[in-house]
Amino acid sequence: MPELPEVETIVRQLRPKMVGQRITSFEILDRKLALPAGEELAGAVVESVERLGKQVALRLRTDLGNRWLVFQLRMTGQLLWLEDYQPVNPKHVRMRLDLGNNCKLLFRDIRRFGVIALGKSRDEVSPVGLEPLSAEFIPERLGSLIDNCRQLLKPWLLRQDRLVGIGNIYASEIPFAARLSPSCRVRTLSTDEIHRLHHAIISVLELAIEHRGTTFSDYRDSTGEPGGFQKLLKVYGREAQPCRICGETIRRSVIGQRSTYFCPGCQSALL
DNA sequence: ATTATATCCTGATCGC
DNA sequence: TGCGATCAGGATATAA
Repeated sequence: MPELPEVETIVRQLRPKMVGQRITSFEILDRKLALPAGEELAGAVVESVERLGKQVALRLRTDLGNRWLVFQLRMTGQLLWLEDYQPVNPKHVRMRLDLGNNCKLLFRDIRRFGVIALGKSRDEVSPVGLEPLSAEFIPERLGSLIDNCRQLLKPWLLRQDRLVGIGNIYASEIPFAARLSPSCRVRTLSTDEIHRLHHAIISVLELAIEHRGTTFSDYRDSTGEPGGFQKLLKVYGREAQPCRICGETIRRSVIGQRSTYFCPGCQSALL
C-alpha cells in the first residue's frame, strides 16, 4: 500500500525521466476512470513531478494553461515507467501515457481503488493536511493539530486532514518508534511525548524513503522493483514474533477496523 | 463535532 | 480439485 515513502520513491524516480517530456497521446483502459477534459493532455509538456501527500502529481503545460494530473494509488496502484519496448505484465493496466522516444507511463491497479484527477492549480489538487517532512512541521504544530482531539493515536495518525502521507504500516511503526501505545488518547500526550511522536514521524518516514519504501504485498516502484524497508519493520506484520528491542511478543489488535501491531514491552499504556 | 460503519475491488489464502 | 468465505486497507459517504 503506497504511503508517503513509497510515493516519494516513485516521484524521485519519475522526475528525471519525465520532466521536459511531451505527452504525445494517452489511453484510458478502465471506463471506471473518468477524466473530465482529458483531451487537454495530448501535447502537454511535463513541467514537474511532485508528491502531494500520497499522490503523484504531474504539472503540465498545455495550450490552455497549466494543468495538474494527479494519481492516487490507494491500495494497489502502480506507476510503471517503460522505455523502448520493455515488456510488462499487461494485466490491470488502467491508463497509459505515451511520451517521446517510445517511453510510456503505465497506471496499473489490481483492485481499481486508485483515482486520477485533473485540476487547474496546485491548491485544487492538494490534500488539506500538513506535509510531515516540510519545515512547517515542528512539535508545537503537531500539538496544535492534535489540540483537543479525543481520538486514539493510531487512527489519528491515519487522518489525512491533519498530517498527509501516513498509512496503516507506518501508523504502527511510528508509535513503536515513539514508545507510545497505539491506543493512547492523543489529547493526553505530554509535551515530552509530543516531541517523541514528532521525531518518530520524521525519522521513520525518512528512513523508509532511504530504503525505497515497504513492499508488503503489491507495492512496486516505477521500475517494478520492491522496496527494502520491510526488512526493517519493527512491529507491522510481526504478530507473535519477538520484539527486536526487548524480546517481548509482538501483538496484533484491531483499532478502527484496521490491523494494528505493537510491542507490549516497549509501548506503555496497553490497550 | 466526533466516531463508527459500509462501500469500493481483486487476489491470496484457508477450510471443507 | 474446486468452491465459498474471509481478509487485506485508502479514502469517502453515510449513519449514529
